[in-house]
Parts: sequence; structure tokens; C-alpha cells
Amino acid sequence: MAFETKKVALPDAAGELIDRTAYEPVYVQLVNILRRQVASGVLRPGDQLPSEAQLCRRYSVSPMTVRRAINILVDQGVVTAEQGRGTFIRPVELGTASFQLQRLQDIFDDEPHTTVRLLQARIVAADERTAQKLQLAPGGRVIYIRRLILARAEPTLCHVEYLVYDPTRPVVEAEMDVTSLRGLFGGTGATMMKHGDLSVEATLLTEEEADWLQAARPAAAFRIEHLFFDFDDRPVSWGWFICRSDRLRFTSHIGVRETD
Amino acid sequence: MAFETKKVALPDAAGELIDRTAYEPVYVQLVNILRRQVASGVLRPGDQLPSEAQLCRRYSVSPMTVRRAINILVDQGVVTAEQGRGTFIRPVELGTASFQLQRLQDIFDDEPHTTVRLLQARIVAADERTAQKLQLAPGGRVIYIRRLILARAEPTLCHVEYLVYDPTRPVVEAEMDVTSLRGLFGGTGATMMKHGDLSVEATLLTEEEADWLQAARPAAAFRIEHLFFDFDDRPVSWGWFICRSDRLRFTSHIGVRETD
DNA sequence: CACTGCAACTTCCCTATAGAACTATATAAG
DNA sequence: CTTATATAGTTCTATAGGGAAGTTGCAGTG
Repeated sequence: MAFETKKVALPDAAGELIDRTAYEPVYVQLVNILRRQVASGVLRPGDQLPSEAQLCRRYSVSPMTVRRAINILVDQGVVTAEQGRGTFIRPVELGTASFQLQRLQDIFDDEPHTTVRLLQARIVAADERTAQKLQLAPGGRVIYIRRLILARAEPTLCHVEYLVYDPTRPVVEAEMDVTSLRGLFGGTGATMMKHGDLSVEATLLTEEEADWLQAARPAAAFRIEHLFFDFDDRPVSWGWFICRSDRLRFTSHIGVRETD
Repeated sequence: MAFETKKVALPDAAGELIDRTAYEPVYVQLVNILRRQVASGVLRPGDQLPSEAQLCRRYSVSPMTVRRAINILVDQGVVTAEQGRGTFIRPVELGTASFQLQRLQDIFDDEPHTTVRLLQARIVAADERTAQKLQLAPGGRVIYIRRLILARAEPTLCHVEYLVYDPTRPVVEAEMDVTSLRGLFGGTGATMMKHGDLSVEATLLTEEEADWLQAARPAAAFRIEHLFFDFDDRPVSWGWFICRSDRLRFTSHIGVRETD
């Protein structure tokens, strides 16, 4: 019983060891051991990690393996390494919080429970702002599309999109598969676009949007604007999603957890 | 001139080489070379990278250095490596877009141009929701704080915060430096919190908030909620920022650029 | 006391090598 | 034609070691 108490008092002084028979590679085990020490509070912001040579002896692994583990911790943001000084635990910073659009993509990928209703689709002359975004001559022709996306029968997203009308570009055909939305967003990814810019803002629902999304008014919503480019760096698609904030929430976490 | 044409036709067949005298490490140079080939469209989604052995010969570097470069590309999301098959360029996916709170932190760090006005600060009994968030007994005492943050004299943020009232915890004192806001968010980071949860939603401004932020009404805004924990995993602070979306915008980019 | 130089320690970079694990393809046997 | 087997190619893990570059502290010198 005396030993039991001692173990609890020094949970990490006893120390974990590397399991050479385990499935997990050695360097992954080492990363997780160190992460646990940070997550449990044994190592705190500002504390110095044991030197690489010490870690080699402590866990009986080669220098390269230790370096690899530490490199991973560095670009996970857990520690910072300063040449000649040492490696230190990084304090938690608010600015490191990041919000992914994964939840949005999940809606598209969740095929059986997601349906797309086409509200409008026609060829129009681009207004001034659209022409500027898509780098078209004023009055150039674009495809105007409005969609309503329902996730498990709940109206969740409005989508407005302007596509450059150019029959020579294959991207248009793929995108015209309006009911699946797989053209640009779904499945394995968008193989026809090279890159894109995105921005999120908060906005008021218009009367029309509130109707479609069955929202009381006035109501606030996310507006996710997108501008996509093809492999020649020419704009292809400009538009935005309108999304009720209670149907799609962005969450994040700062600080070190045991598992990534 | 004939050579000139040939170079343009095969811009990468000529091929870049590693500069052994450069300041940049070899593995970084290799990462950038491959990124450029993706960013310029020479390598496209689905294409297979040359094998590690080929890259070794092509650039005259050791296998470990090539592996390091490829590992970096993997967790930058540029390529995926499949054991026994090869390494392939990843298609661009909407869900990989990530929005950072760095812009929010920048406001706090921009000390000379940012001022904090204390609107309210008093000790109150926690209501039901606050008690639940902070894991307190119903009616437990909390510090209620309201702040207005001005960035270059423009009212930008409202902040509402509930702190557990416990004089034994040092976090309270630091946080009570209400005019600087450095206690939890500023400067080198928050050394008194171990981790925190964050979420963003879109909301309507209340009358009061619209007054403080000098906004027409009705108006939409971001609501960034936070819940912070100390090193014993006990809740310390719960609250939220209200932010006009035209004063703080979240932007992102998907796809590979030449420089990270 | 101030300054210099040296030694020890740290992280960082790169090389060279060996084997394990996995995949696809070709070949031989049934 | 189908099924095993072998082989070559791929990524992945781990080792050992040498040198470069930066920091710190201490002893020695002026």
C-alpha cells in the first residue's frame, strides 16, 4: 500500500516505456508519451523538455527517432525548439484556434440524407460585381444557379452561384449536375479546380432566404463566400452559401489533448 | 531562340536543382520545388510523384532527406502516400479550409491602437446556465464582467465573461486587470489556462450591443463563445465575444500556393 | 571590474544503411 | 481458367554517426 501511494504521487517519475512489440511505431509512442505529460499537467507552459540526448537514454531510442518525435510536436504546436537553448512547452494561445469547413463538406458527402433542390438556373448577363469577380467583360454571360440543400429533410443551406459560361470548359458540364452538387464539392474532391478563396461573415437573412430556410425573421446566418479558379488560374465560380447558424456550428479546441 | 522555346515548353523538365550553399535547408528546398510543381499545374491531382529512390537520384540527396520532405507535404495536405503503391497529389477539398482566430488575437496584441473600456464588473449569483457551464452549485458566486474593445478608436468587440469567484485561484487576479485584457488573451499567451473550447455562431445584436457597437439595427454579428479550464481541468471562465462582421472577417484559402 | 576566449551543452542538418511491410505484376502449377 | 508463388517496386521504420550553428557559463586575462 505504501507503494501504491508512491505511484500516485509520482505518476510519471515511474515513467512509461517504449513497447517494442506494439503496432504503434516508436516515434509515435514517444510523441504520445510527451503529449500525455503536457495534457496531464506534468509539463507546463514554459517548462523545458529533457534534451534530446537525455530522451535517447531515457527511452533507449536513437537520436533520429527522438528528433522525429520532437519535430512532430513542433508542428503540432505543442512545443517550440530554440537552437542552442532547448525545447520548451508552448503556452496556449487564443489565436491558434482553427475552424474547419469539414462539417459543411460532411453535408454534401452524406449522400443518402442530403438532397438538393434546384430553385433557379439560367443564363444571364453578369452585373458589375459579378463581372469583376469572374474577370469578365461587362455584360459577359454567366450561369446563375440557386439551390436549396436539405439535410435529413431539414432545409439547411441556400446556395447562390455564378459560373462563367464557356462551353469549351469541362467544368461547366460537371457543375451542371445540379441535383447532386458533387461537381465542385462532393465525394473525393474537386478535381477541376486548382485553388479557391473563402470567407465567412455574419449576415441578415433576406425575406426570400428566410422563407426557404423556414426561419423566423429577422434572423442571423452565416454567409460563406467562395471564389474558385481552374488550372489556368482563371475564375470559374463565384457565389455564397447562406446557412442558419443553428444548423451548422463551428467549434474548436485549444490546448493539448492526449490524442490528437 | 530555339532553346528559349524549348525551355518554355518544358519548364520543369529542365528542372531545378538543390543549392547546397543556400541558407535554406535541403529538405525545405525540396518541399518548395515540389510545391511549385503542384502550384504551377505541372503536377495535378491524382498524379503520382516520382518514387523516393528516383527523387534521391534526381536531386542527389539521401533517402532520409527525401522522406522528410515528403512527410511535410503529407501533413500539409498536398499529397497522400500509400504504402506499396506510391505518393499522389491530393485533390482540393472544400472541407480542408480552416479559419484562424489569429485576427482576433491580433487586436489584443496591437497594444497601442487597442483600448478596453470596462462597462460592468460585479459579483453576482450564477444563474442556471452559468452554474452549469462553470460546474458550480446553483447560486454560486461568479464575477460578471462586460467590456467594450476599441480597435483604433472604433468600437469592435463586446465581451461578456463569467469568472468563478474563488480568491484562492491566482487566475482571478490576473484576469481582473480588466483594462488590458492581457490576463487571458494577450501577449505571450495565457499561461494560466490549460485548455479551452470555442464555438462561433451568427446572431442578432441586442439593442444594447447595437448601441455600444454603433450599428444600425437589426444587425447580424459573430458570437464567439469560450469556456476555459485551469490546470486541474476545472472551468474558470465562460463568456462570449460579440463582433460586427465587417470589423473582423475570417478568410481562408484552399489549394496549393507556392509558399505556405 | 570588464572583457575575452574557451568548453560544454543544446538543437539542427544530412548522410548512409538495413530491414519490414505492403502492392502490383508476372510466372508457374494445378 | 484459376490459383498459388515469386519478384520487383513502393513506402515506412529505425539505427549510427558526423558535423554545423547557436547559447550559456566559467575561467583567465587585461
